[in-house]
Amino acid sequence: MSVTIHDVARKAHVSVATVSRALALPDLVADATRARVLAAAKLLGYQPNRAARSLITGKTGNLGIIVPDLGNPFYPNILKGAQSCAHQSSHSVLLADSDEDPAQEEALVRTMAKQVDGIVICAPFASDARLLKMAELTTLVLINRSLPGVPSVLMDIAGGMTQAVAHLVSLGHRRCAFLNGPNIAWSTRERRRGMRAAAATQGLNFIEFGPFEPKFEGGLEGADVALKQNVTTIVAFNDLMALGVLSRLAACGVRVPQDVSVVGFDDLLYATMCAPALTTVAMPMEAAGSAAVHLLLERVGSEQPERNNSGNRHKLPTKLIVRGTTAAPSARGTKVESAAKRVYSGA
Amino acid sequence: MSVTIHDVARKAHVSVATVSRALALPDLVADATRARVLAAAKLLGYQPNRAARSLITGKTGNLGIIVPDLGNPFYPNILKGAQSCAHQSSHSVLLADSDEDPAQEEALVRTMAKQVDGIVICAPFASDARLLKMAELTTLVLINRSLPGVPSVLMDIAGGMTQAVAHLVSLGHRRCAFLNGPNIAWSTRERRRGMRAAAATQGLNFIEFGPFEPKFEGGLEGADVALKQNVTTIVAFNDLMALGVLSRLAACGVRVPQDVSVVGFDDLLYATMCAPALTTVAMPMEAAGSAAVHLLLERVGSEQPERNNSGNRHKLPTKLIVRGTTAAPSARGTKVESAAKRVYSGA
DNA sequence: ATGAAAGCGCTAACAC
DNA sequence: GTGTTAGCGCTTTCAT
Repeated sequence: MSVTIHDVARKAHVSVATVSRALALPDLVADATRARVLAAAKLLGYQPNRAARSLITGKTGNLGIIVPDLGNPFYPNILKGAQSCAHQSSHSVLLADSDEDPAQEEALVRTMAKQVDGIVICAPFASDARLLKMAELTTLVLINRSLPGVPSVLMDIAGGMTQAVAHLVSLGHRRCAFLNGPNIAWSTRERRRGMRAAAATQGLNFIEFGPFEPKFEGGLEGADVALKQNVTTIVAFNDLMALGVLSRLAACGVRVPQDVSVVGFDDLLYATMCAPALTTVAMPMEAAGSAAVHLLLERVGSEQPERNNSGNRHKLPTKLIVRGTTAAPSARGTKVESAAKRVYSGA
Repeated sequence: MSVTIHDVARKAHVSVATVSRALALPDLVADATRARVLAAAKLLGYQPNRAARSLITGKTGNLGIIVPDLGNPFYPNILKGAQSCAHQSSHSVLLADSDEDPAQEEALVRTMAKQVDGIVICAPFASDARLLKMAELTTLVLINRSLPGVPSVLMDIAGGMTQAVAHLVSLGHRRCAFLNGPNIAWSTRERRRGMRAAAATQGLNFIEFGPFEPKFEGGLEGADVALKQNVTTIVAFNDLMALGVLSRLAACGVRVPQDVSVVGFDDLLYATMCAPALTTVAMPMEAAGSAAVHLLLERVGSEQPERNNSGNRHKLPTKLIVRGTTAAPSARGTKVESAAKRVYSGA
């Protein structure tokens, strides 16, 4: 069908072994020979058959990446980073979507395991135990999930939270609502912990609400609940939720940032596109994808099943991006109070 | 390393050939034997090595999909549809990002060609000639690009435009600005054609502007230009651009939809999340991804290089989603005029 | 209905 | 420095 190593060998008047070497270990063949082989290969447009190579080396040159939901705008940039990094190391990436289903996640790992050298799972939904089981099937790297024994790429959420709280406190906010994400999620626990620590350290008074769905709709709900408490600022679990908060606030006649400040997490593309633009803690998504692939490649390359733990956990820095949804609180909370009353008078 | 067909054969007391048959062509083996083989396979957790199979069958069970930019919110849902459809036919999908570079696109096809059964390219940037050349390397299916001889999945843009124009006309709009996307893009030509036809048919007076970058920034620019012309409505190339228009309009004190109506294209997630929510022509992105994979699998399955042309072009329906950015124009364009003057008085 | 055996294209010992 | 050769795990004739 296609041009094989034999064709190249014949054309270059050498054996197939020499062709193979000239391509893979150039130092082992004489310069003249190598030149001849390379010329022949290029002339014929030879591309090694990866299946054949894989059969013998045991490596596929493929990496798997599993995301919970391709429709969630949080993941594409992770994919972008992962894809780009993999490509640089001439690896291909197999994409799969688990539909936020732990069982599906495991099934995907099981299927993929045979055809990849390793798998990156983004924000896995599976339990620790299941994840550990999957880790036996192939080399695993996690993004946004910490699990002893499995290397992972995390983002410095606590650090981001500290920056956000510092920003709000410096603006003069004292009463803050914090909207939680789903209880099962690692990132919810992480944010909560960060919030508690930062608030305690910096003397911010805050009330927790939730869990809410980490989506626009969750923000709608969250805003309703928070409005009742007459807070001057709302910190949302993520940007999607913050966008929902913004929308509900606008609908209730609460002005942002004059009446209430809003802070999100992630720094999605949309954060810059709404009016006012969202103040948010930027997550290094592309970097995370890239770091995860790096980690994977590193482990795959050097056959070391158990490495020292220090290299197992990458924590990437986050950064507060101040935009238009945060400002000093107005002297008194009257506006918010009346708006909240208005909303709930009928309910 | 792993469990092979030999292990299963030994366990089931049959030859490897029988195992192979029991799994692939169940009718060719006796019921009892098949049962024994299946049991052994399951017991050992046997998973056929796809590389080995691929080597002999010539099929990889992989599909490639190339998008111009993973960071663009238009593509993830196409990926979702493609991935899900491929998965249903037990194919894997190899993802690549061309960075909107025609050369990269071609390079990716060349690299992928060997390890996939076919490739879907979304909104390709390469020229017709180059695309045709790529089509010789592997089975190709295009999304959002029409090219004689290469099967493609398109969206009914003209139909969507007709709906949008009908909506605007019925609202009473007579002066419309239409913001074009990049001139090279197939979808720009398609929209322009649709707009001209719909406007002519329905008697809408419109002015074309652009090309603009099909992003938020392009919308910022576009709004500036359109405002000068004192139109009552703006139709943007896509949602990203429409969001930019919205933002600039808000910044200029032009109220939407009271002063100016805005219509986008795509129906991105964000279209529902801005305030007011965007009226837009929804593109069936997930369906397109799925349709493209279907087409690919169909062609790959039945080795027919040249099929009758009728099956080569799928046009998917689009639908206008009316939300908050469109309304009847105010009696007089005064407001817009003064706002536009304000903006440009200094420039 | 089942088994034996010949490769698919490539790499990795092992010879020379 | 280069060639020969034995498989990698699987499917598929060809016998039986």
